[in-house]
Amino acid sequence: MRTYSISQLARLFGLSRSTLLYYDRIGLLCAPERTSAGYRRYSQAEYKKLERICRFRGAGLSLEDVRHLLPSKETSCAIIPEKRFKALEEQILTLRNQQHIIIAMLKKMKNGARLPVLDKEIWTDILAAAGMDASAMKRWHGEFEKRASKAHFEFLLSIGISENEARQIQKWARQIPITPPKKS
Amino acid sequence: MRTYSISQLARLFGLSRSTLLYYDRIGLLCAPERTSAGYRRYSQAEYKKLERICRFRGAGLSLEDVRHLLPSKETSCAIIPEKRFKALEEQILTLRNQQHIIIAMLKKMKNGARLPVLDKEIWTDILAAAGMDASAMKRWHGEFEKRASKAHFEFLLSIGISENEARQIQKWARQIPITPPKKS
DNA sequence: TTGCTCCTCACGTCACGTGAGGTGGC
DNA sequence: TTGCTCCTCACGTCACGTGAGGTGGC
Repeated sequence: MRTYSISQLARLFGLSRSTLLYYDRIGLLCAPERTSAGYRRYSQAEYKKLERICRFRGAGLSLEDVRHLLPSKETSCAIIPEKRFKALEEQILTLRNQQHIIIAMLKKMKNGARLPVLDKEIWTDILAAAGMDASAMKRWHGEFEKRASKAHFEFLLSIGISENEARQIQKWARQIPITPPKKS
Repeated sequence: MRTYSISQLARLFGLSRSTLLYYDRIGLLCAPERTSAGYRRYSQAEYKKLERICRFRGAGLSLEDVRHLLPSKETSCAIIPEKRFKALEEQILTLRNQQHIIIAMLKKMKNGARLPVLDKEIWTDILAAAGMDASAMKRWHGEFEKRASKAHFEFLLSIGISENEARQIQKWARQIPITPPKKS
């Protein structure tokens, strides 16, 4: 069976040595044995475990969450990832909002070094250029709202529409009649 | 001239008292005078300054960045907000990626508690239901790429397309002929 | 006297990063 | 002997939050 030194294992996963030292210290991933000189030796089991840890970390889960998820068979315990998913929704909205605050700031600083940003006008231009007319756009809002309401809301914010206005649009979109099945 | 105690000022801006204590300690926003009992007294000048601090913080700028921006006339120094803007781009992509990792995780945990997420299929369904056919969608990609390439890329990632595939689509979209001006 | 606000330390947070000072292995 | 890797503390980070222990003002 292959074994690994701490730096070898770190390199394999693109981590730093101090990360693994830290994981050892907090008891998340301990070296099962030491050489006579006290060097950590990791085995295949730790390799596999670290693989899972990295997957969870890649999803942005905290080490505490990872600790709870590790012993699970990965079939249950959907609640932690789901919570994280919702937290991600909110974080993304926050960051988007920050972007729009910056855009407003830069606009006032008149040297309008145009940031490459998608706004309402550009978006409707794009749809129009692709051949959508006003009624098609209306249907588009209606369908978007019906099939993915949250994503619709998020999209509206992302093109610089305020939360209030976005909620208005959603309300309006919910009253748009459903597209009749295609005549074929 | 109106003055404020530390808690009054904090409440006005939705901050905590300890935040203002901290700003005082690091020299970002100091109380210009104290009462005989040593209580901090803030004046209008600090109110105005805190207003700006909150605006910058609302854009997610670090206190170090805020410190540099404060003395500026707000007309120059666009570089710090621009850097922040780009950092926000990247952060949003990272978080989106984390969302898709979670979606993949939950799918494997077969109890597919459907997350409300916009993916490729739903998106094309929406466009189709709004009346777009394949050639209109092609034009849409072409226009999106031409007018807001970065946003196009980000959008593709947001509906679960991999970075590589997204870049392929962008390449392809760049070869789509420009929509002729509307016949009117 | 009783609450309320204020004060100043000092320590905790999260996931590591960065030395300092020292040892093992080829 | 020379580099390289490894070891164990201990302290720093960022923007506060949370007590503890004490004082001022109505």
